Amino acid sequence: MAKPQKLKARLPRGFADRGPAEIAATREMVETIRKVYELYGFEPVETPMIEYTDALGKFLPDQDRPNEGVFSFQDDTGTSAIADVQKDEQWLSLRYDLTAPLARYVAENFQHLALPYRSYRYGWVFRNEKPGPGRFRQFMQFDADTVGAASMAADAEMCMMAADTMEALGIPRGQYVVKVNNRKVLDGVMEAIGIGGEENAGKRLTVLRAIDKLDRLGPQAVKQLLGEGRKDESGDFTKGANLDAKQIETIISYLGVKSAIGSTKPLALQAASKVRIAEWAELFGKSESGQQGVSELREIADLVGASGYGEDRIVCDSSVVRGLEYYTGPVYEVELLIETKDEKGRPVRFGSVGGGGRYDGLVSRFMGQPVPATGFSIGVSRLQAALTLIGKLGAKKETGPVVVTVFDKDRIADYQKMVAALREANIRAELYLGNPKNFGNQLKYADRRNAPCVVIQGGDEKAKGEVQIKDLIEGAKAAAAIASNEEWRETRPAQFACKESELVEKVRELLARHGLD
RNA sequence: GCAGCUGUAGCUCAGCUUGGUUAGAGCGCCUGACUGUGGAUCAGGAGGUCGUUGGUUCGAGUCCAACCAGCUGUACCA
Repeated sequence: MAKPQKLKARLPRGFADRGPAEIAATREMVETIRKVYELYGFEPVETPMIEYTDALGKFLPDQDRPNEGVFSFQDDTGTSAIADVQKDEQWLSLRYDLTAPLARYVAENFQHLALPYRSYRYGWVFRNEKPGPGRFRQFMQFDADTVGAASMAADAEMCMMAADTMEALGIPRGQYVVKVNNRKVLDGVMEAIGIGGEENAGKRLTVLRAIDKLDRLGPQAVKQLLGEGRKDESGDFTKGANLDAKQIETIISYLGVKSAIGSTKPLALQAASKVRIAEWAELFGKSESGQQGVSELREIADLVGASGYGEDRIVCDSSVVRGLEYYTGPVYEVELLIETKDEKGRPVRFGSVGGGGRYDGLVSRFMGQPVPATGFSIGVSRLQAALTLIGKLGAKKETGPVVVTVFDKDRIADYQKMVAALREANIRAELYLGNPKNFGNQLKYADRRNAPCVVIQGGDEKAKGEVQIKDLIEGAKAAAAIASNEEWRETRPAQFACKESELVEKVRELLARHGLD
């Protein structure tokens, strides 16, 4: 006999279902972050999850791989009002960050916005790439951006707000750090070693990628990547930038003491600007962007310093690179310093949970006039995973509703009335809607729902005008001391009777006793 | 993309080295002891194309190959 082909229920990889605990945790985090951003004066704005592909940046889908990195599809709804060539064919994409859509929004509504335009938004973004631990194809970001302000004060604010947000989320000072760098400084270094100019663009990318790996792989690996290349433990070979020894030496020296002596303690932003400016200035020589980058860094250092944000919160880290695409000035990254182990005992490094920077070119792509902008983004999903793992989130199970049990099938209306009375008093409550044949099952159900108590009214209680209230929280405690079923049934722990008219009041008292009101 | 590891019950896994009646365990689930009371205990029960296809063999969960899927690392990452 042919077996019916059952459809296999399965979640697409890189996506996650989320239960009540995770949803509650996200809601709590979002609310915390929102309050900090509001405090800094940002206002909310929301854009859709789908944009025209060309508005999102460099990822124009090509014929072979229209979905490389980004989920894309062609619009087939038709727009007959427009010319035929524009109809049916336009590429749409799910957004892969919140910055590009904001740039589109600002450009489209430029006249109506008060500049500098300061806004925040959060939502799901999508990346069509291989997922990994803590890396999903759908995840949540929470962004804040200031558009139309060239001042370094706007960048300094982003850094301070990042620090404030971490602390508001319960991460103690010292367990996170905001790391600042400047793309112009990186450009300056590369100019200094003679790989400026259009013809070296590819090489510069390789160099930036190598620098970006300093944290994860260490200075030795970075040296290899700047030179001929590196073979990792799996035997895979990564091609290097093929710089000569002197060029490599210059970059390593730029990366600073921490990599040269193997220390991981970053320099304080203040110290970096004061102590090393001479060194850097020499290094960059005539490189204008390098000098400008240093001066911008110093400006940010002065601003955050004046507001009392010391090196325990914001530091300079010459290895911070961020995205390769659109950043033009200061870049920042928030790193969790908390060390912990996963369930298999392996050490886990959370790394970056947020970042951002100045993207002076992104809005002006649409405009034909320069529009400076800077922004900061928190990886909510990633940060939530980290906070959950270190036990700062989602530890407690959500309390369920009060369950009113069905003793006599004929009297469901009576029970429903009790439920309504509880709800009237703003107490979460529900009628047992399953098969009431087996009374034990009703209690099992209430137990699994994590209900604080159940309400019971059988014939005996009904005759006396009473109801039984069974405290499941107290009962669970009592159960530990009881060995046999007989004893359990005789003592009936944590259960009491009350007048039917007192039901709401007694339940309210019970909830208050457990701190659930 | 590259490399390594892993696919056996709803879940976690044993069995594979050395091929041989009917493929096991724990947990979970269902039923009963207990027709008015959950989490304890005991007894019983259901649940498997052993990832797929092909090959070797008298005989394959076990050996071989290809493919598929998953995990881990690495590359890319706006």
